[in-house]
This record gives sequence, structure tokens and C-alpha cells, in this order.
Amino acid sequence: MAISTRFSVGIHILSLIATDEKMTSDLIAGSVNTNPVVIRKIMSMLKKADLIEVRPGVAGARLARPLSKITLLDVYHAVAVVPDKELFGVHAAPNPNCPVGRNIQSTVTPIFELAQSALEKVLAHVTLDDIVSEIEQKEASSS
Amino acid sequence: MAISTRFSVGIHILSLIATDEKMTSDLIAGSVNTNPVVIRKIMSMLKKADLIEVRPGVAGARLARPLSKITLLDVYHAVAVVPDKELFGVHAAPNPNCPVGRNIQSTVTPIFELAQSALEKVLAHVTLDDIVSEIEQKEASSS
DNA sequence: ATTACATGTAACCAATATAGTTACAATTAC
DNA sequence: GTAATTGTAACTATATTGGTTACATGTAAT
Repeated sequence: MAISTRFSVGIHILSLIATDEKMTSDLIAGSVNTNPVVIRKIMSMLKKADLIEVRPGVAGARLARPLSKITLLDVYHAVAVVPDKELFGVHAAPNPNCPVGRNIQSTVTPIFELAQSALEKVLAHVTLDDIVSEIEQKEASSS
Repeated sequence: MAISTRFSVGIHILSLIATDEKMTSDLIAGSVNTNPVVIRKIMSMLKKADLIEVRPGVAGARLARPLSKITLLDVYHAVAVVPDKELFGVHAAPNPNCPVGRNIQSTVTPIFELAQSALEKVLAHVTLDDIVSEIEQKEASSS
């Protein structure tokens, strides 16, 4: 299964908030092209992860940190696209009476962690500032 | 969602076949601790990916290539843990009338590809030979 | 303070993926 | 020919995703 689009939607939401703090979930939903409740649920996750500040009743949201201090990895973790932060699932109860069965988990897990960490490192090196700048640049060069 | 355990089970299966070509799906299921049909389905994928040779009616399987020429990435692709080979899902139809909406996909996709490729590179650098040797080593040092 | 508008959630739905299971046809080996 | 094995179809239970309706709660402005 692919990693949930909550991740890309989360980036989308934060980019919109960055350019306009008066963005309502309705407006954001219009840009993402989905239902406002989907947006509010994701924003609720972003809020719990202390990436944004939102208040019931008051339109819009505010970034809790400067754009350059929010990495894609922060968003990735915030929207919980991966349960338990374990990207790779491992079958739970291999047979301890078999040489392969009793060693497969401990053999495979560190490799999976390496792979996961390589992926996360890429995400950690990209900030929302990079994203928004890139978008602005594309807009400027297309006008 | 985590990457399916089909991946780790696939590695488990191949490691067993490597040490004994007479391994039936029943025996393998005993080591993995699951149903034989689950094993046969995964073996069917491994066969389609030309990693193993199996024949109906005849017990066991044979590796189609030497252990050192089968990477974890080969297995990863074979068991189709990721549809379309696209690890990250991206929301499909953002609003083209919004500056963020019309640029988010093209901005985010190359970063996702970088991250995915970093992960795959790790998997590509580990062969089944590494896995089996590691298991043998653990067995030897625990005796 | 009433009105209008937002957010925050609960509850539900359809579609899909996973992992497991039963059942059985087709194939091979002895 | 019999026994054993692979290969699948069909089905189940469970979980996740993405979407939707409904509504309670909170804020602001007139």
C-alpha cells in the first residue's frame, strides 16, 4: 500500500497557511479538492503535533514555527502515515524451532531500519520553506 | 500503513529455499507460522518475478539465480508491497485555479522520488546471500 | 445578545488491502 | 492408481483510507 495522501495534503495545507493565515478549512478544501472535514481532521493532527495553532470558531490557522523550521519529516510524522513509526511490517511469530525462523526478525529488522532512516533523512532535509519557495518560483516563471 | 509483511515473509521463504530445495509450502508455513496458502500465494509472486522455479505437483522450489544475485529490492518489487512502484500517494486533483493547488504535485513528487529511491538503494545493496550468511553466523555463535 | 460563521468530532459509508481459511482442480512421483 | 503437492478461486474478518452528514462548541461582529 502506498503511503497515505494525508502526507501530501498536509504539505498542501501548511503551504496554504503559510501564504495566508485566514485560510478556512472550506477554502483549503477547495484548493486540495476534497471535503472540508477531511482537511479539519488533518489539521487536527498538525495541531496535535504542534505545527500549527488553530482555535475553534476563529477562521484560519497560524504556523507554530517559522516555515524553515518545519521539515517534511515533521509533517510525515504528524499525519501518522505510518503506524508506530515502523515503515516495514514484519511477520510476528516465526517458528523458534527453525534456524531461519528464530533469526529472521533480528536479521531483517536492522536493514529495514536503515532503509527507513534513509527515507526519513531525505524528508528531514526538506523544509516547508523549500516547498513554498519552489511554488513561488514556478508561479513567477510562468507569468 | 506499514509495508506489508509479505516482504519479510518473502525473504523468509527464499532463505528457507536457499538452505533446502525440498521445502514444501507446508513446511515453510510452519517456519513462518502462517497458512500454507499464504505461502503459496507469495511463492507465486516470487515465481512470476523469476526469482524461483516451482512446478505443480513437485515438492519444493529452486532459486532461479544464485543467492548473491537476488537483492532485497528484487523481493520488495516481486511481492508488490507498493502498488505501481509509487511509495508515496499524492492527492489526485488539486485545484488548478490556486497557486498552491496547481504546483503542489510537481513540487512534491520529485522529493518523494528522492526519498523512495534512497530507501530502495538500501534494499538494492543487500542480497539474500547477506541474509542467509547472517543467519548462519548467528546460529554458529549461539551453539 | 443575536446572528453568522468556524472549528472539532462523532458516526457512518464505500472501497480497498491484508492475512487467513476452505475447498478443490491439476500435476507429479512412487 | 494412490498419495502428495502446487495453483487458484472464493470467501472471511479486520483495518485503513477518503469521504460525508450532522451537530455541538466557540468566536466575532453587528
